[in-house]
Amino acid sequence: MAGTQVSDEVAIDDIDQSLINLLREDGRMAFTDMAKQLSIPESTVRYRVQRLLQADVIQIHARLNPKKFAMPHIVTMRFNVERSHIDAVAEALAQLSEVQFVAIVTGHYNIIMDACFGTHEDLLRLFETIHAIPGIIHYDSCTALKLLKSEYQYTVG
Amino acid sequence: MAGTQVSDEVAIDDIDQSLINLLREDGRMAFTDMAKQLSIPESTVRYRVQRLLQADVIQIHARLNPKKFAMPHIVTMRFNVERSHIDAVAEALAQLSEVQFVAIVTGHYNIIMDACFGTHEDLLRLFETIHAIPGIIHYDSCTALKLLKSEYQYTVG
DNA sequence: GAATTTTGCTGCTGTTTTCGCAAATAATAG
DNA sequence: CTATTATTTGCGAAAACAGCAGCAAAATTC
Repeated sequence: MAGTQVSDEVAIDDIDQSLINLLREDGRMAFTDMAKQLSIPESTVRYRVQRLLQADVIQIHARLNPKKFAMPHIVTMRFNVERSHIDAVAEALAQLSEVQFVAIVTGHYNIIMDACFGTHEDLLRLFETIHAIPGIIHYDSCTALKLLKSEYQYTVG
Repeated sequence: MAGTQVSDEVAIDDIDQSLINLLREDGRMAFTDMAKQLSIPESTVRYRVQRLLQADVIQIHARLNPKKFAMPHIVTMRFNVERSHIDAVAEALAQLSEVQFVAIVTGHYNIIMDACFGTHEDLLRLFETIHAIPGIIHYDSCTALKLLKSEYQYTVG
């Protein structure tokens, strides 16, 4: 799992970009709609979109609006890790299912992580799991009290 | 815009939950498919999904896989803000289009924020915008060197 | 540089899906 | 209990889709 960074990059041309932008607004837009808007045949749209999906350049799925729920608990943690363990720790964290975001970063802390879960028991379990990962020198965590925005929609172009 | 937290919550029953879970795996799944899987009529599925979308409980859209690109620059910032300005600053940050995530949190810092952009000029502009927001006492930022995971898929149930 | 394979694009056709409507049913309020 | 509103459901017309096949361009092989 996880690992190789900006490895398998893909060439995205203007058409792909337009398709992506349309699908970013409405993931269920009909192929024929997109075709009309871009003045290209529907079969081409279908071919391109399928290719983008297959190559895992995009995924199309429903996202829950966390504001419409008893908000799940969201926690951010920052880790200071022994240099030689950075990758291993980051990968270990990334494999935990409650973990939503992991990155290796500049600065005093080496790794940042966001996680979200339903109950405090889950959080406790998360801490226990983290304590079992070797190489972590120090970490701190803080809990979200109010979520203002949570999009995580990377743009292209 | 923004603001009222866990305000307008919505009641989600088992059917909604099943539909959401199906759409989380494949946002383009046909209504008839879901109907078959749940053994309910297609028109009901359609009614429910439309309602979920309209009530903004879910959104369906394409997400770019950042690993397949020249990764956009990702920056995390933490802000220490005058108590009376916390909400205002958070809302101001949330309105910036490059900003992906904003939350008010426990701990020494009051607000955390993630943003992502294509070029360093964009980052510079972001900093200028931030400097113009009143109430910020102190902040620090760090840049992602390697992105391990970025899901932000909140689960239900 | 010719032949062959791969890759990408497009039109076509039968099949499936969606859509729009309206009746039936259930839930809620007065 | 009745009026009102919300939800479910079936049905037929219209639209969208899947799959294939044909073609052209690009890449690869010989």
